Amino acid sequence: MRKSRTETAETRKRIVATASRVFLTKGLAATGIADIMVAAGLTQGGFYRHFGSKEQLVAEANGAAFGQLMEMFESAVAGKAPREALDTIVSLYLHQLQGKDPAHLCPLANLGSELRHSDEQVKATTVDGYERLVRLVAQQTQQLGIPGHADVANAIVSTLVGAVMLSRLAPDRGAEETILLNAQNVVRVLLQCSPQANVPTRKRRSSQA
Amino acid sequence: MRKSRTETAETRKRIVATASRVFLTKGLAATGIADIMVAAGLTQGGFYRHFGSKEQLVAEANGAAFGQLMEMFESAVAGKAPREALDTIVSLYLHQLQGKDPAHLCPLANLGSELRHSDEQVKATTVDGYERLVRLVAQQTQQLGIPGHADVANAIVSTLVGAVMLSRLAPDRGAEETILLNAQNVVRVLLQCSPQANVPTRKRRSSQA
DNA sequence: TGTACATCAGTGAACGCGCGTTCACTGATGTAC
DNA sequence: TGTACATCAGTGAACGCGCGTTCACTGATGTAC
Repeated sequence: MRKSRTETAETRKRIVATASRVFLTKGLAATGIADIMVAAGLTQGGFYRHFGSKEQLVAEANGAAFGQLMEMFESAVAGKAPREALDTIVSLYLHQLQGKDPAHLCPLANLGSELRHSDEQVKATTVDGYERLVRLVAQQTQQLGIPGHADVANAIVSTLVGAVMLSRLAPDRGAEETILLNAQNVVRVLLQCSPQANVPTRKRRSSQA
Repeated sequence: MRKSRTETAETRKRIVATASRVFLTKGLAATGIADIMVAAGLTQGGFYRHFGSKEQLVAEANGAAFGQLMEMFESAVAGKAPREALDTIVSLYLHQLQGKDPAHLCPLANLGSELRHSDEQVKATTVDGYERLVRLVAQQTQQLGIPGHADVANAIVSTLVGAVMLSRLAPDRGAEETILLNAQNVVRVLLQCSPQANVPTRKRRSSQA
């Protein structure tokens, strides 16, 4: 039953992609190796031909999820003016659920607290994904000439992630929409009143590592 | 070895309080019944004299955590002018980690994605806690005469929760501080430029249930 | 108030299930000559 | 190019550990008379 090199590589990719979707919707702890392998059309035993452990798959799936998300953002934003680009990112991020495709769910908002208790490898991919997201937003705020653009981008991401996470906990569609709409307004206000006047309390730090 | 009624009640409270702390720091799935009972100075077997299941304890511990958090906020805010009260809430919420006491950690920011996959009972306490938090903030924004005060409060909470959750994932202290400081600035901007002018896209909804 | 009995909080051990991981096996692919 | 052998992706079953839950037991508390 040995498979060709290209088939093997495709199988591996399929497992990662499947895992990414299942993890994002069901959570890390609640998803077993068997769940993923069956969903990928394989049996449990084959797993360890491709990965050394569940944690390794979590790390790769997490990286893949961020990759897909960023790819979607970057292609949606391509060629747009910064203000329009920002609006697009915000809107796409906030409505990641509506488009029922789990491929566009953000690990930060959907797995945040679980990622915190994972191993170093997983945390590293999470930090990397987070920084990529902040950087993408910062590109737009910079082009808009917003003072302290990196900090504004950092703040926007916090608001987006928090809003999506909370909207997932909302008891009904109305509460969900309220949270998302209000987050959108926060970004709007943040861009209108650029925060040059609110640096008084302490020295600021750049959000770039 | 039977204990008196008052002792029994105290034991139960102690288990809930202990569970609340351990859950908030280690996460739900990673915390076993035995961990909690030992930390409370008891043995595993006694658990089911007090609770019907782990999920029931999670629900009660979650409710207790919100209770402690709100109590702290309310006593810290007592008698303060709304603006100062808001600053206090924001600052206390954002620095819940620094004061190393797990009693003041917010379940939303620390367990968000795990709570989502819990049973109805747990989700109910979560929604209740969330709404209490929004209401507390809304009391201040209302007294400040901010137009759309409920929506502003809703937005503030999203930002606070997102920032704390992300700061927990931050790779170093600098990144952590950046996230928290920027969130604080968001609130400042939100209050300065009250968002009366940004209702254009769609009809708004109240965040109150 | 005192006595006899029922109750039940807490103990320590065991049960049983799920899940990550391992393993012997199969047969198609890859490779050496 | 063809042949013989090694490799290894995938299977299906089993292992073993952890954890939620159950249970027999103990002895102090609560209660009935």
